[in-house]
Amino acid sequence: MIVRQAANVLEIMEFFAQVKKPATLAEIADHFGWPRSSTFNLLATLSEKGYLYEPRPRAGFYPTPRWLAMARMISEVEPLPPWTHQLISDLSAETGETASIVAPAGVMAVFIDVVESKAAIRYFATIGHRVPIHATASGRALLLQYSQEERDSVYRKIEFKQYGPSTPISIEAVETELRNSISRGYCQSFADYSRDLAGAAIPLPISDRRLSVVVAGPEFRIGPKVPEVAALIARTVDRLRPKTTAA
Amino acid sequence: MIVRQAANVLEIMEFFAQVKKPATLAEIADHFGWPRSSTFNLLATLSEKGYLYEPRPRAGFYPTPRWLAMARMISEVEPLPPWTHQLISDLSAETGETASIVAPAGVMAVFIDVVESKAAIRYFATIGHRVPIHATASGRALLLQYSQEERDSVYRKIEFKQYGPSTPISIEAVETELRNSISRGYCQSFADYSRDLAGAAIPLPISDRRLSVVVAGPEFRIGPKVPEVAALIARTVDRLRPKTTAA
DNA sequence: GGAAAATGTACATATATGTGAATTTATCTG
DNA sequence: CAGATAAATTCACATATATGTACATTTTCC
Repeated sequence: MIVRQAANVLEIMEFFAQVKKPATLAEIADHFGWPRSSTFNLLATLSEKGYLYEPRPRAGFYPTPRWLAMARMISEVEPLPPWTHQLISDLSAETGETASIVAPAGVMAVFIDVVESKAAIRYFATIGHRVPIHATASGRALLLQYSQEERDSVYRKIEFKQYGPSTPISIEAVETELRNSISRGYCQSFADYSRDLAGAAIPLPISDRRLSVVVAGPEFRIGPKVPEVAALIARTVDRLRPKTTAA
Repeated sequence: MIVRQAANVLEIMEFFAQVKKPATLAEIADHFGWPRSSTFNLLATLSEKGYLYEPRPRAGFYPTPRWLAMARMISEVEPLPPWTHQLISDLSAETGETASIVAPAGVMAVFIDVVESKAAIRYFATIGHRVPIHATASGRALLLQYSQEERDSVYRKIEFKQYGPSTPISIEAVETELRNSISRGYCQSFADYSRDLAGAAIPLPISDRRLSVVVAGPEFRIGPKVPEVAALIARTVDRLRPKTTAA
């Protein structure tokens, strides 16, 4: 069950991240199609907690820097080492596609860092974006780092759906694809989950964290180049990853 | 009316900002005294929206960097000029007390930047902290920047409460205190709102924003020095504020 | 290796909560 | 400066929603 008012808080935050200016109660209510009274309650709650204020009289609400202060405190723990951002930055620059660092979240894989392609037609992903762990190159690069028991535990929770023609729709299909990935030396996906999207990924274990790097873009553009993109990813990781032990 | 589940989202965020490590459903539920089932729904909602993930299998949830990404987008708009942080940083260093930048939010004043005193006994304030605009030095330094009509509009919404012995409990009392502040050259408060707390504040208009700076601490320590602290604030603002026009 | 304890998940139901309509307050407009 | 229009608040009630209970799964400990 989705908790509506919890989701609404996030919606409001994203709304402000997008419009980047104060908004009045009426504007917010209209934007989301929420009743004024409900919007009033929600804004009052956020204000009371110190997350919204009114920068100028009658010019509406805007988030306080408390969001930032909290987010900083949360993110200063186990930050990704700086070279991982360099990694996807370089990969995106060299391939012209979107590159990301991905982490597990149950049956899903979450994008925890993203450098977007600058192309007009591109894979549009943001930090926090989630995709099925079994039906994507990035996700399978995570699964490769699991033990058989851990994978089985994940499989039990997966709802296998035919997202595209090549989506693996059974445990055996996923396991086969994982075996192929190992012999191939990298993970790939051709519209397994998102239409027209292809990508290459490799596992990226960092200390005891199980991450992966992925480069993805429109099938017609990246498709034929997937093997070389995969090789490029591997080379770039080799170049940037600190050599001293497993850092 | 307070929207409980909206507040809970903020509570969870603050919980993670504090403990700074992943937490399982059970831990979170126990910490807040929430039912497991409700906690489950809330965590599922936050995960689905891309704000929580599971860094390690079975090690619980932690916020994704999406919080930070959003907070950054929100805060890159009209950031405070860097010299204001320098200002409160210097003030806190020189006085040994907590210094803050404050902005209006209806009948309240919100702390939008804070440098805390390092003393064991100190004014504990965080970004987002709110105090009544009429019963605090920082708040009155904001009110001084309002027109009479704007102030009247605020007064109508204030619930006058006797927070302490010297709290102004009528419009006239507030207006009198404002007049005194003008002739005195700064705003002050001696436990008007918080017990044992005293402070000095002055208005800090920046472009068209109405802000104030305040230095506050325990009455026994800062009380006798309020006039000199106020003078120090004024001098420091003069020193740091860019001279070119009204920046 | 097997039983017990802890944790995570699903669902029906009573109740806390969101909302429509009414009221008050602010802002335009001629 | 009225009178009109729009926005912000309040409040009582019906309903969407949080939770108690039951079940499944995983982990711990002997």
